[in-house]
Amino acid sequence: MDYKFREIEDKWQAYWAENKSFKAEPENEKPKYFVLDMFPYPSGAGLHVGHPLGYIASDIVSRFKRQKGFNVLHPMGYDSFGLPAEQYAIQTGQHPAKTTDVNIARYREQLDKIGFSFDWSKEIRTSSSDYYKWTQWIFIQLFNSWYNLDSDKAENIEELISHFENFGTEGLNADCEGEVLFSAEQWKEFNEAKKEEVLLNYRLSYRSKSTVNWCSELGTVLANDEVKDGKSERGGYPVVQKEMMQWSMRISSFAQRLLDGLETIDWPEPLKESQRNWIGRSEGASVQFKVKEKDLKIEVFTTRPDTIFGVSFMVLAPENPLVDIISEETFKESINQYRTEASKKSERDRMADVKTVSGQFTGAFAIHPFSKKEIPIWIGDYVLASYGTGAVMSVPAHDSRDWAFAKHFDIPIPQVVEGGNINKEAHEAKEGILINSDFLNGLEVKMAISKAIEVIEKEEIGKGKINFRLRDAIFGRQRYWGEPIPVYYKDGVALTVKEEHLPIELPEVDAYKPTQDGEPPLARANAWKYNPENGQVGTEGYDLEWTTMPGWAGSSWYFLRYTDPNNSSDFADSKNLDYWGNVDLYIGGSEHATGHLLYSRFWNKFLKDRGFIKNDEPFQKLINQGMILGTSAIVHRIKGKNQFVSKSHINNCQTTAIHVDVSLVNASDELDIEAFKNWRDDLKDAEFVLEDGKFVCTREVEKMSKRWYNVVNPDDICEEYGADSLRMYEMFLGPLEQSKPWNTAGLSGVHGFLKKYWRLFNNGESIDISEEEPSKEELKSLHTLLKKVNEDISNFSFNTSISAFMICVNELQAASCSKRNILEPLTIALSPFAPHIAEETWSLLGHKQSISQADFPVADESLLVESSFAYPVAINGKMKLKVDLPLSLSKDEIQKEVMAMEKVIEYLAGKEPKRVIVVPSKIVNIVL
RNA sequence: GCCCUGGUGGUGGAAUUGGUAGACACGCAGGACUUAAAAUCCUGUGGCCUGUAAGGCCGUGCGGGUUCAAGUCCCGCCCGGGGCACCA
Repeated sequence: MDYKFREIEDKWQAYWAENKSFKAEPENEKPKYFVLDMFPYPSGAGLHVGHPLGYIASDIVSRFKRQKGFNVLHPMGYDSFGLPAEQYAIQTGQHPAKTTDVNIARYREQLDKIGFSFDWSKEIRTSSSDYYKWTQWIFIQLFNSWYNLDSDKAENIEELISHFENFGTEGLNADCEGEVLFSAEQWKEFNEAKKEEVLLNYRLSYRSKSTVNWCSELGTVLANDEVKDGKSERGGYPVVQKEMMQWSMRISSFAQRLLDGLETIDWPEPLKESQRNWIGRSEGASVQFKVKEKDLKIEVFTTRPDTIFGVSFMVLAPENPLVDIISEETFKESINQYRTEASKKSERDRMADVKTVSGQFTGAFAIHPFSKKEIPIWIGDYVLASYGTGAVMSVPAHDSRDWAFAKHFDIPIPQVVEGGNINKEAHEAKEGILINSDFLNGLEVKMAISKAIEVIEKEEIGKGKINFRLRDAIFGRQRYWGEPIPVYYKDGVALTVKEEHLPIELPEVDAYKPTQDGEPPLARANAWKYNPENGQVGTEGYDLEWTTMPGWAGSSWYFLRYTDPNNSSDFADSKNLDYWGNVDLYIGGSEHATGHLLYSRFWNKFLKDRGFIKNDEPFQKLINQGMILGTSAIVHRIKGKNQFVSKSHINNCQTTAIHVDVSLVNASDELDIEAFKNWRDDLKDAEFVLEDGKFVCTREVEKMSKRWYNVVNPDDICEEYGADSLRMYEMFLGPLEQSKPWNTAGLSGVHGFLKKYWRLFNNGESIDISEEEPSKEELKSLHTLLKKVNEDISNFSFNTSISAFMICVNELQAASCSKRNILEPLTIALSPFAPHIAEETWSLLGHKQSISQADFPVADESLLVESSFAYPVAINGKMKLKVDLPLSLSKDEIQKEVMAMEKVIEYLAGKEPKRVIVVPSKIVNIVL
C-alpha cells in the first residue's frame, strides 16, 4: 500500500469541512485558548510558500492545544482594504471590490489545500460593510471621547462638556492641543461652531494640520516608501513636504500606558524595544527663551537642562511657523530659499544625512534666560518640526549635531562639563563636573540636571517635563479603497454620522484616482451627501468627508470581531468578548512592530477605558515568524550580445545579470536551455557558452517576489509532495523566528520521512498492526520523542521536534515495530504537524472519531532514566576519549576511575595533573 | 544616520544556555536489490597531515580578552537582513 497523499488529503479536508471539526463556541467545561494569525492582505499574486509559515506554526499549536483539552479559537480573515487593489483599479478601471473578491477566493483555495484547522465560520473581511460599520463606530467613539489626565483614562466627551458648563476650564486636567482658558459663562456664550472648535482640541479623533509628502503631478499624498530622493517612485515627479488639514488620532495620550503595558506581555524583547524607542520617552525640561525686541518666546525641550550655560545658538526647524515672525527682512530671501530646499527632503533623508551640515541665520536673537546674553537664532534641517517643539537650544560642546553645526558656521563652543576634547568632538557623556555654569558649577551632571530644573521652575522660565517621541497618528488618507470616515460638515463644523445610520458605504465613483484639483477620489462621487434626519446618503444633505481611513484602522480591532463576527447590533457580544478575552498567542511578522501592533494596543486600551472590553492588552504572547527567502536563479549575458555564459566563464567577460524563472533551473543550478528559449520572445535566438556540456546559473538568496521570478507556489508543492510534506518541511527548515532560504530539493527529506512512517503501518501489501506489548527500547524511543515534542511545541521549536520524529521513526523502522501501543501515541503526537496522514493512520488503527479529539500523550519520564553516562574525558579542555560510568558515582569516585584508565595514564606520560575537574553527568577535564 | 537582528561543513540547520561542535536532513560518493530505471535499504561524508590504520593539528565572520573549559561571556571591528510614522 503506497502513501497516496492526494487521496488522503482530499478525504480529510472534506471531512473536517463537513463535520465543522474546528468550530469553536464559548463553553464552560474547557479552558479557552485564542490563537491568532496576522490576517493577510489578499494580493493578486496569491500565496507563496513564505505566507503559510506562521499559519502552519499557529495551526500546530491550535491542534496541540485542542488535544491538551483546550477550547481553541483559531480564526482567519482578510485585511482587504489597501493600496495595491486601488492601484490596480486606477490602471484598469476595475472596481477594487471585484479584484479583492477574486483574490480572496484564490487565497481561500490555497489555504484550504494546506489543511489548516481554521474555524471558517468566523471569517471576516475588513472591506465588507458589515465589518467596517463597526470600524466606523469605533471612530465615532474616539471622536466622542477625551483624555482625562486625573483618572488617566479616556472618557465620554459628555463629561467634558458638563465640566465646561459647570466650571469652564477651571480644575480641568485634560490632554489637549493648544489649550484655551475660559469660564463656564464664556462656554455658554460660545456658538455651536466655537464649541466644536474647542472640543476638537480634546477629542481623541480630531482634525489638525500635519505634514505629508505631496506630489502635485500625481495629485496625491505618498508614503515615505513611495518617495526616492525627493521624487515619486512612480513617474519620478517631484515630491514636497506640505501641510494639510488631516484627521488624526490622539495616541500620544496613551504613550505612558503603552510603555508600561509592555512589562505585562510576553513578546520578543527586540519587538518591545522597538516599541519603546518608537514611544521614545525622555525626561528633561522645557525652557522658554525670549526673542530679543519681540514679545515672543521660543519653547524648547531638552534632556540636558544642566548644559543650559553652554547654549551658544538656537536652531528652529525650517517649517517652524515662528520663522516667519522672527526673521529679519534682509535674511528673508535666503531663508525662503533654504526652506524650499528643505521641503524637498524627506524626514528620513534629513535624519540619515549627518555629514552635510546646512542652515541659515534668521537675523534674530534670543536672550539667554540666565546669562541674558544674546544668542543667534538659526534654522537648520537637522531639527525636525515633528519632534518636541521644533526648536532646540544648541549646546555645541555637548551635542554632536550642534557641534558639527557650530564648527561649520564658526559659532563659539563654550564647554560647561569637564572632560573630552571639544576641539575634536562634542563631549556627550552624561557624566563629569559642571564648569562655567554659575549656580551649577561643581555639580555632577546628574545633580546638575535636577538643580537646573529646580531653578528653571523657580524662575518660571520653564519646567521639568517628560517628552515622548510618539506623535499622534494621522488617520486620513487621500484614497478610495478604505473605510469612509463617518463625518459630515455642517456649516464647516465636523460632525459624526449618527450611529444608527452606519455603515456609511463607499460611494460609486467614475475613477479611483484623485480629481483634477488634487482632491481625494471620494470627491468624484455624485451622491456623497448625508441627511442626518433619515440617514440617507445621496445628493441631498451635508457634505460627507472625502478622505478614508488608513490600512491600520480595520486591523486594529479585528481580533475582537472574531469572537462574534456576524453580530449586527454590536461590534461583538460582551459574553463572547469576555469568554475569549485577549489573544493567547499571536503569530506574525516583525515588520508590524511599530505600526499595527502599537495601534491595536492603543484601540484596545481605549475600548477598555470606555468599558467595551475587559483586557488592557490585546495580545498576551506574540511570536514573530521569519521570512522565507527565495533562491533566485541568475544567468549572465555578455554585454551587447544575445549570448549567455555559464557560471565558470563569468569572470572572463563583461556580463549583465538577468533573473530567470526558478522553475527553469534544476537543483544542481543547471538551466533547461530549451525552456529558457521559449520563456521570452527575445531569447529565441540566444546563444550559450557551456561548461562540461551544461549551462550553470548562479544563485542569489533574496526576498521572494514576482519581480525576481523566485516565487514558489504552495499549490505546486501540495500537488507534488502533499500538504503534510509542505507543513513538515516549512517547520523543518529552521527556527520559526529566523529568516531562511527556501529550497524545494530539501523537501524529499520530510516526504521520505512520511513514507517511512506510513510503512510502519503496513507490510508492503496490507495493513498490519501488531497487538504485542512493546519492548523497553521501543518504549524508550517513543517516550523520548513525546518528551521532546511536548517541550518543543511549548517553546515553538518545531524544527527540532521534527528531527525527533525522524529519529524515532528511524529507530522503530530498524526494529520493524508495528505495535499498536507505540503507533497510536506516535500518531497523535504527529497529528498537529501532519494532520492528514495522521487522521488516515488513526482510522486504520480502527478509530471512528477524528484524531483532533484524541488526548495528547504525555511522556513517562521513568522510562527514560539512564543508569550510566558516557563521560567525555578532556585533557586541557580537548576531548580525548569517552568512558562509560554509572551515574551513581560521586565526584571523587569518577576521578579515581578516570585517573586509573590505561589511556589516561598514557596521556599523562608520568606528569602530575595540575587540576582535575569533574562535573557529574557532564564532563571530566584534566589540566596538565 | 539611528534602532533591532543574524553570521557554525558544499547546503538548511543542531548544540540541555559556559561542559563531547556539526544532531536531523539535503547534496555528494560508494554499495545492495533490478535486464534497466524508479522506489527502498546499507556504508561513508568539516578541513588538513601521515601510503592505510592508529594518531595528530586546525576549525563556529575577523582581532583581542576572561575561564580548567567559549559557537555560547566581555571589548573592538567586518559583512548580511529587517524597521524608521501614508506598503501591508
